Amino acid sequence: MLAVERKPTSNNIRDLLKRNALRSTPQRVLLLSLIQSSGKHLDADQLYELARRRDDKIGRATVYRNLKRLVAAGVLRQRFFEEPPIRSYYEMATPAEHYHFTCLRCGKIIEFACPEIEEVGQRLYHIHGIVVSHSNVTLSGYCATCLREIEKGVEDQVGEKVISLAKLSPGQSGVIVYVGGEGRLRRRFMEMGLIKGEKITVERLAPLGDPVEFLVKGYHLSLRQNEATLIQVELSTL
Amino acid sequence: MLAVERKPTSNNIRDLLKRNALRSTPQRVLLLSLIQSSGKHLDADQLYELARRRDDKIGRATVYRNLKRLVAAGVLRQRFFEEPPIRSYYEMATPAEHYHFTCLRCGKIIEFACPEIEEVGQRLYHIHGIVVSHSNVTLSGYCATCLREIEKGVEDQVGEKVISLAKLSPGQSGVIVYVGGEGRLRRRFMEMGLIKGEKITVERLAPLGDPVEFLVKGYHLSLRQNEATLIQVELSTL
DNA sequence: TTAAGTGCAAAAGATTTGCAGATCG
DNA sequence: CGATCTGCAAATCTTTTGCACTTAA
Repeated sequence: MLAVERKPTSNNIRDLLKRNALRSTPQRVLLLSLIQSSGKHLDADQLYELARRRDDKIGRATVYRNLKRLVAAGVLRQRFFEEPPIRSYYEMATPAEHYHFTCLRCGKIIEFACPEIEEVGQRLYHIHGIVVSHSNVTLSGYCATCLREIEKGVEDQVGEKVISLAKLSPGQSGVIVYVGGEGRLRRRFMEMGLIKGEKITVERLAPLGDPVEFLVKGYHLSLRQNEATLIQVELSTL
Repeated sequence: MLAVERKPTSNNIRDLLKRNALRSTPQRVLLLSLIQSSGKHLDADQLYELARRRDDKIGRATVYRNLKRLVAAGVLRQRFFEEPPIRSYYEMATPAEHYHFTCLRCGKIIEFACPEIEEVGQRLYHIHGIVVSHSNVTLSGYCATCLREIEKGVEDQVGEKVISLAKLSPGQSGVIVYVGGEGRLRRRFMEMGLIKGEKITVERLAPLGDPVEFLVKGYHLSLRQNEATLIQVELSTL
């Protein structure tokens, strides 16, 4: 039988600290193990509370100081999500750069890669002589689950069959019963005349269902499928 | 002679408020005119201080409350830059989406468009069923001016002719005297062996000077030109 | 042994809230 | 006039700092 590593995580963390020329104290090991094992994005206060359960002597200042130092050393990464409460959250610094989507309704966080951002850096360099060394991309909107629930919720309120504009087939008509989205996107919907009570007819879908072309108030308009998902329509039966 | 508008800005702002179903109070008009005319990104406290110069009775709470309400109404946009001090800054909500680059050295902010982000939204929709309604892209690094000054600064310290790796010609060699960049990028430089004192030879440049291919410790490596800008080299005279 | 890290308490910031009085529409 | 907004002060909440004590290397 092979030697079993008793505290693999703890040892790995001690190594990680040493590699980064940081003293390995029980408090640091504890913090890192909490972050590493949680898999979630935790803020300083949540980490303090979690840490206290394992070490009731640990001080807030220690948590804050260490988070700061670990970020400075590149062991941790500090992230900012703009949805209230606006705080910073911490995650292990992984070699592969990734960014975050947060659901405005349930708060779920989904990580994704965004290689396109490299091109933006290149463009900025060529245009402005700027060198980009840090990038942050944070998107927000609605996750698939919440979209379904929004649809359901609108349906319950209206008392009729409600479906998202993205799911209508060409030729189908309906009345807009709910316009989702936030800020800019919502404004754009308004400017396009996508307002509650308006009649809407889908004209055609591009190959992948993207974009969706439709008719509102006599205007031929089109939306990307993901945008169309935010418009809830009550189907008209001919 | 045409009637001269005496307070065009003020009237426009009152209109803007009315259009958004917000009462137009002197405090709101003042805040918006400060933001509109400054052209900079100001945080709540800076706005409070500026506002006090024109209305010494205005209260902090009024500033905070109004910023919040104006953001909620879509009149203002709240931005977050991750370089300390970490605060939120306010700007007028413009119809065209744009993002920000901040210089880590001088704090300058450069705005840019990033149409690529639309594609990311599409991808997330197709992969995860997510609908993106807000996006935030914040980049940071060094502006052209600061890059020149860094180069100059290193030169003064080293006392020799210093040039950025991006500016070397094929065949030229030198010794690395300074490695810039932050966090991830800096680590990547280290992993590549781009360390102070190391000898480096440029092998060739791609058509646009991008990427730069070079030789360090016998390894053939390449960097994008913007990345290469962060490495300062002291030229070896043959 | 000693530089660095820790806990505690106090300080410093940033933002919010309760409330009486003022103001917009 | 009534709902909304304002100014003020106090309250909250997050983060930092000073200092005496402890600990990792």
